Amino acid sequence: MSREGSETRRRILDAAWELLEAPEGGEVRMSDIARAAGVSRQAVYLHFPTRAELLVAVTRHVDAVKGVDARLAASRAAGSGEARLDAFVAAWGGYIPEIHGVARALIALGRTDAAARAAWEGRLAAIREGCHAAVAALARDGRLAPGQSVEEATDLLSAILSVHNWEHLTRVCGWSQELYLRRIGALARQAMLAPPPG
Amino acid sequence: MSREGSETRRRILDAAWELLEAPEGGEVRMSDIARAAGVSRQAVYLHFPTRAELLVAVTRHVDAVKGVDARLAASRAAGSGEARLDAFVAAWGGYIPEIHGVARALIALGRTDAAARAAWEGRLAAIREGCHAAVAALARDGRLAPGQSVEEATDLLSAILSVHNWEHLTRVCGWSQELYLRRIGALARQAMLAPPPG
DNA sequence: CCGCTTATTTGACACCGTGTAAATTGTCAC
DNA sequence: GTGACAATTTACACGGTGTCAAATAAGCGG
Repeated sequence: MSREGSETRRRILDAAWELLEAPEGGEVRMSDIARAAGVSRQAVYLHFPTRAELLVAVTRHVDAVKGVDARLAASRAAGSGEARLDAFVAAWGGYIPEIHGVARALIALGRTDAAARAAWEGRLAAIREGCHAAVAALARDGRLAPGQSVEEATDLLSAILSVHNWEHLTRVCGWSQELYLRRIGALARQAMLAPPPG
Repeated sequence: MSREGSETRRRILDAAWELLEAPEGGEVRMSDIARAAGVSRQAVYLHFPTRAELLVAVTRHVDAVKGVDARLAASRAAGSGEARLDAFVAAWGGYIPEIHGVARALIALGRTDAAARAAWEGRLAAIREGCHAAVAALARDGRLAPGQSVEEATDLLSAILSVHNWEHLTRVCGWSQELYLRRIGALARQAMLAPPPG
């Protein structure tokens, strides 16, 4: 698999990324990626044994370049649970459009490939953990909407913030990113937040 | 394509249905369907020229057997917009688990096949129309939550009621169908319903 | 310049799933 | 029987993934 920091390897990752994130990135073949990277198809297999491992590497590459960790961690700095909720929704909701193409491909491949499925589930777990942190902070503040456990609220919030919902609202319904953030932020507050005491 | 009411045709449809709705119905091939129907692979192609047309026929078959139209239309009988909303959420939310496997396959195929995509979009349009009817009734009653147009509310409700959210909450998070209906019903009310006047 | 190593290319091929085609058997109606 | 039809068997074309082996560059120490 050659060494980690190979120039060709990086070119392949960037080419795959660009193709997947392109407007019509529905059917990206290994040969497409090779051609876009200016490399032979076999060179791709030289660096990534399977299509699944390539896609997983692309998501890691994108995360590293975009700095997801730092952006999502920022929501942890907020003081109140309410502020945490808003910050996390804004951070993740704002991140989705930047990784949508790659995420889409990974989800699709996950239906048949175990490695891709595991990679996407890891992603989901990270999101869920962010949701959990916000919900737990709300509960600590006594501001979690009644009638639901912390677990249930976490599940529901992670569903609200799913990539599929973003895709449906912005792609199918034609919402702008700004409208999406506003309405989903409001929905999350309605579902999670109890009215202020007193 | 043989005549409509052929016995073999029905057997193929039932076999495909059963396979798609099975717990591990992720990878259903034409040969699987043929074997399950007790028929040669070519006999399947004799009745359904492509995999996409077979899947589309299966969804129609399921709809006919389950009587989806009647069940969704029942929500129209409700008097108030509020009752309409509850009835529609219960009707569609209760229908999802019965068609989940077929819907899943149709969505997946739609990523590459135009016919399958069109069929699923038709389905989406029907759901959206049900959402629109409920939201319009709410607006007529002056009970639509402020700060959103009828169109936006319809979009949001159709997103909340998406198959993906059902799949995430019940399959990934392990919610029971009963819990799903209760929490999603509550979420829909929070998002759509203004507090009663006076 | 030689020989060694490593990255890449080229071309061929196996596998699998979809879809097509042709020849064959069985079964009814008339 | 003859004709029409349903279904079977066998074979093959195509596209996409993944494998393999041999040929070609490019780097570097001697």
